[in-house]
Amino acid sequence: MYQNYEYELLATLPLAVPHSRMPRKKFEPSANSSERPAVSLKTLARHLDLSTATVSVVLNGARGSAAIPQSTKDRVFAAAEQLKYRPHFVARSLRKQRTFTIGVVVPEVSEGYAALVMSGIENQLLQSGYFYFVASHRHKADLLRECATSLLGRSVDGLIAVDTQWKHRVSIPVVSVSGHEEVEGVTNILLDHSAATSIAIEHLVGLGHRNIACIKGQAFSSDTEVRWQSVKKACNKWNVPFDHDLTAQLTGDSSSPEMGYAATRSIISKGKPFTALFAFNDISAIGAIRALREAGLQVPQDVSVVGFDDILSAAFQNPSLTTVRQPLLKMGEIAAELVVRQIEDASRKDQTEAIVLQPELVKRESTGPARLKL
Amino acid sequence: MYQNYEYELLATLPLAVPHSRMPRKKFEPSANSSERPAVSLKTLARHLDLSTATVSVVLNGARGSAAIPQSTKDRVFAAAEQLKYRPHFVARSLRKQRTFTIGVVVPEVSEGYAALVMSGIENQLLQSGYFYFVASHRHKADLLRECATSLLGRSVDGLIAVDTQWKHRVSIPVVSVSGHEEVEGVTNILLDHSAATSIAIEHLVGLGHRNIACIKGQAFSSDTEVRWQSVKKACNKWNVPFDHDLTAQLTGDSSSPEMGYAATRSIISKGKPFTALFAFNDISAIGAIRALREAGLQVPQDVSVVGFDDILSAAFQNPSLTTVRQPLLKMGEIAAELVVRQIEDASRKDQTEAIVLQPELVKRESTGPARLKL
DNA sequence: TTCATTTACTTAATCGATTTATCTAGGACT
DNA sequence: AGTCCTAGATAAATCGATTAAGTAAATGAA
Repeated sequence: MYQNYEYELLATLPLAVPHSRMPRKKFEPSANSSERPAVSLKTLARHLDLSTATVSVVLNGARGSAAIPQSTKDRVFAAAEQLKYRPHFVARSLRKQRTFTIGVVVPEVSEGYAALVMSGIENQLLQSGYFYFVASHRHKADLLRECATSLLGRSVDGLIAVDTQWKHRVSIPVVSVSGHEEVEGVTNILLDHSAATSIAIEHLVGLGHRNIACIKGQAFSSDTEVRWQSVKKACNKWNVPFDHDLTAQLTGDSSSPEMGYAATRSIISKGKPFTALFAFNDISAIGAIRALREAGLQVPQDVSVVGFDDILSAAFQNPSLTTVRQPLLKMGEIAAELVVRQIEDASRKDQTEAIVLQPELVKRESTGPARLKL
Repeated sequence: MYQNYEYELLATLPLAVPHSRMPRKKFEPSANSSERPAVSLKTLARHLDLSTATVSVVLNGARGSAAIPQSTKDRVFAAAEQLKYRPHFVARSLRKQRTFTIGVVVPEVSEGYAALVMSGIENQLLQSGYFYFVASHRHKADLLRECATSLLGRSVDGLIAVDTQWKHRVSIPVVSVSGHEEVEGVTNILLDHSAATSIAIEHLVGLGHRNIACIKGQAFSSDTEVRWQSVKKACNKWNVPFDHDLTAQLTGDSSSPEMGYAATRSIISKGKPFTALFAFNDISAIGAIRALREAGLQVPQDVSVVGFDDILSAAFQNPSLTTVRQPLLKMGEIAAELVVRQIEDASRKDQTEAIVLQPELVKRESTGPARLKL
């Protein structure tokens, strides 16, 4: 298998002085054109006076390599190191019908949420010898379809969809991070939204808040609906009123705090008093804080704000953001691990399991005791 | 060439009812296993009673296709659409020795700076029919070497190094974003640091500031040295003293505001008065603001703070950050455009040009008129 | 009519591996 | 002596394209 080659190792080792064994090709002393011909299996085999078949079998430790004496194996390995043989990935991919490449579909790369998940994916994938292609669809259905077909056209071995409504049925493993569609053959990695909203509301209730405004996510976000239902349930559970006049939905298809700002202004304009605000995510919470400030409300003295996600910059806000942390890095890692496992163990392929992760409340400066002012 | 295939189009078109022409293979009516056999060129050719060579030539519009009558061409195109033929990317890559894939090397994906540049790279690359592999090295030299060899081992057609000291000489085009090493064959995309620091200092001086603290970047950042020299020059140009007691360097190898916080505290602890602070980047500026606050200094009333980069969250700070914007998205786009151009036009390959982009001062809330307090 | 040129293709090599089926030489066994 | 087995390889097919070189039939010019 792939791992046997120890790419890095081979490439990193100092070039040993060649054996005097069979110097049939004259040695070009450091060609001044930096183009070295990149030894192929054929070259290596010729150098060893063996067939490519033998060399391949030995290097891969394939079945059949048992029949080959250690002495020959040693010769092969030594020569591979000497000549710095590195198998041609594309050729191998063609033959094995495996590219060791995963397609990652995200709404937008330059966004805190996706960036963290991708970071987790990368950690895990590179470790398993895979690379990944990223394609972003900016919440457009047609772009998403394009992404999907291009990635499939590149023969990726698996797909990871991040915060994306994945509806296509494809013949390779698909793992979805925060996708809530139940599509056959798609493994979902989800947050326990019920727990997430519950700990947030519990925290606010514990601080004495009763009038809690809520911001609902954009329609395109895959978490929106589940979360909204959970918020209602959590309010119920903690026995606080769920007032529709204290809600607003994010609009527009960009994910800037602007949207949270607008939503919050619309809530404020209704004139109903509230002492806390639970935003759909950190980005909108940031916008919300700005809107509150402009309305002359201090955070957290007058209004406590709770975000969601715990993106990197949540901790850097002033005031720093109390938020429900999603283990985004971990979610990415798990997603990567699962696709790879499904790829390499064909029996798991049609397993549509769902992995549910637990959130964590991160208490920072944006929440404090209730103190009704309005 | 690649573009002729119109991947998306073919895949998106509704499957027309097949011609009655030569139904030599019995038609399998929607196999219940969702695995369709994925038509290959061979299948298509057989279906058309032509050789693969002819079909390939027609579809690629290669030279030699002139000799083929329009009627045949039409037949070929029609069949390709009908059978939804999509060329096998891996096979083609092997034959053409081109993967239409770029390797992107960044310090860290989940960081504002790299994320924006990557976003720009993606915009441009996908448009040109390329995909990209990302590999991050976390500022470790050995990881960087590993990245490089793995990417090369994947036969990428070109490389883009972002904020990375690229020292390797490789046989494919390399474009470096904010790399300041002059390596042969590497095209540099740079910011005009002289202009950047000058407008920042000018802005502060214009607001009446004379005692300006400065935070220097980490040693590993490729911009650190150039910027530091430019800062000194700018101070000279605008005739403000450059006081070593009002400087500190970021340490540690993470890029969190923590580092800016520590640096600022160290400056404050020296007890010298200052009314403005010019941070190495937005992240450290955010940490700086926190340190100032804790020391009882209001931003911008007591101390004005200028950041650098204009990452997405700079605008979302409270107070929002005045900063020197690097056109990061554009830098990514240019980088992508340049690699692709160098790949496709071999004559440009050894052109080591440097592209210098102009910064822009974004005035927000973190700067204001000087008012000495200490 | 005949040779040269087009036209409309096809054959076969190639890219760089993997893998199945096959081959050979030598020793053991009957 | 003949047969079988096995160790130690190898030849050849294959993955799915691209492309140089070749070929047969039709056409055109001399």
